[in-house]
Amino acid sequence: MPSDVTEPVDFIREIIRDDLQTGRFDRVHTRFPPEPNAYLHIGHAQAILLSYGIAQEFGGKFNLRFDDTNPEKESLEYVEAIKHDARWLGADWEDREFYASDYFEQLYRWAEELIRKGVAYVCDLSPEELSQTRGQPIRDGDRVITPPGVESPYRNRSVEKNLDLFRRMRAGEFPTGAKTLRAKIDMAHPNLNMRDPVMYRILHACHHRTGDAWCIYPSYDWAHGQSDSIEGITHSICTLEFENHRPLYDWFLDQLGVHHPRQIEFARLNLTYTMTSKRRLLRLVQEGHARGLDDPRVPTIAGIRRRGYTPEAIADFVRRIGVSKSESVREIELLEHCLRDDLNRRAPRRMAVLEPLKLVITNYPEGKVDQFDAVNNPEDPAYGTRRVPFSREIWIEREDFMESPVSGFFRLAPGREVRLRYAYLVKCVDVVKDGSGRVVEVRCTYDPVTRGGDAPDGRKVKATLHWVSARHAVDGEVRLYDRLFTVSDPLDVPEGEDWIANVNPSSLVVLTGCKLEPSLAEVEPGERFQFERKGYFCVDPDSRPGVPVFNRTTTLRDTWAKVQGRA
RNA sequence: UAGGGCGUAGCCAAGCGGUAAGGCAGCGGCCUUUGGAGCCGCCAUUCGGAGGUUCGAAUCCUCCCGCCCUAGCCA
Repeated sequence: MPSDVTEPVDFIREIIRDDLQTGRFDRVHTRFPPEPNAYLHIGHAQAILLSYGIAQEFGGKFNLRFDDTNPEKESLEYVEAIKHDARWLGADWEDREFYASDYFEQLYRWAEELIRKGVAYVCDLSPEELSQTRGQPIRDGDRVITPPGVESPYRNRSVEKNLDLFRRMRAGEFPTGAKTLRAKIDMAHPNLNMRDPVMYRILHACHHRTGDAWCIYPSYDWAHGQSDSIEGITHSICTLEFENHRPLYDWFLDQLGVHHPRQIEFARLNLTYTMTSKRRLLRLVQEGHARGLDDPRVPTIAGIRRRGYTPEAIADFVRRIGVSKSESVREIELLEHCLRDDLNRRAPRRMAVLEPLKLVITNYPEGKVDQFDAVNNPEDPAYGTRRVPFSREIWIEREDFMESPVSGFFRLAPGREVRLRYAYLVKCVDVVKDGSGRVVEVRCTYDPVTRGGDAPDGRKVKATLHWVSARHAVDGEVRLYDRLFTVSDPLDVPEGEDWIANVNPSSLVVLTGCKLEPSLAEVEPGERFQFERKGYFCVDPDSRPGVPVFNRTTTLRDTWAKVQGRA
């Protein structure tokens, strides 16, 4: 992380600093509370790193807590995946891995307490009835009116009756959905969340942690704030949509008279060319636009990791975007900038020819092999050098040769001299074509005195090409990824049309028979490299011995491509 | 409609009554054995709009406009 940038002081850190100063809290304890019902995505990364980072900065603690209050949607598989991803991102919750389900008994006792206080009651209304009596908006001509809610006929049952019914709910005497426990607050409250919200519902379902111990489950609203309280959380950082719920959480905590964390809401992360909705991601996979939820094009943490992104780049990105309450869409270019910034400093360089074209050096002795020292990372001498073999026949990138060069193209062309990186200056003297007129071989002469790449007479060339010796090359597969969508807002479609139309048909191009320098023969999944002049690449788990598979993480900034794009 | 929230450059974002930071993107140039990296320069007379207070307003007040959230026994 660049040390020349001072840490941003956002409104959240300001509030916390204030709380510490005024004595509202004398310590900082945050948490990340995912529901184990999906994989983490880039948006979660910000939430985790924000809460974890704040705990670190203030010398406090950070918890991981699974809000597992809905057994129908949650599973152990997601728990494990989330832990893995959160750890990969760099978060450390030490031994503080918690579950809302750990608190079911306590939550139950507190519910009875509220019943005894006369501020909670068992209600027999059906979901439809409940929704109608909560005060649904009514259209009145061209206006819409939100009427006050209607009190449930069961609202004034006695404490004894409520206690008895609630205990029988727990005992399993009633079918799923038959009754709820509701907080008795105010059916006319302008905040709909305060209109006697549901605290418990009956759900005869097996929970991934508590099994069949329960058939009533706390609602998120009832479980969440108390879970934070139990854990001694001081600052509950969450996204904007929970702002409306804060008064309810406050109400529960005050009724119970327990430790009262402060909730602070921020705007969730949105990224251009990206969507994170679980439902839509699943559809992309089901319809074959992505190969799985860990496809390198998908913005899940698993996908991003497989693509070759580094946790450091993500952390840098999160730090740079900061936090605010205004809903915004970040440009993916900033994330890519952070990625390149990190990879440029850390990725070892290699030469790889993705779309090979044979180049024969006619005056180079058959059978002779030169060895050149190549720099592993010009940004850091500590990476050292490696030997790269050179011989009479080499592969160069097909796009580095043009038989009739357009203006602005200064790579190889008939009669032109270019440098082969670390090797020699070569001049194109002939072109060999097949029957259809396609160039299949370029013939050059080399200048032996330019060994290493510099001409003693001081003459300059305008281009340096990467290359791989043909007889030493390793064959590999390279998967070229591009944005999954062709437009910055994937959901922006004409009225009545399907957003699937925005999927980029060429978001994946698979190249086989790529020619890699010999040092790339033995690589481990997850290893990252810069292929000089082509971009950053990461070894995919699909690699097999002798046949490495690389994912293109991102291209290098390419001014030539930009010039071409303008033409 | 009610309640809650948000409007500063193409995208973000600092700013907290004293005269618009910074990043990304873009555009020029330098340098270069990666058309990479790096370096230099340019990029808001104005802060959603209109009034008002003030010597002075993006900052304070009033009104207006726009966008988002909630109206699950999801989280």
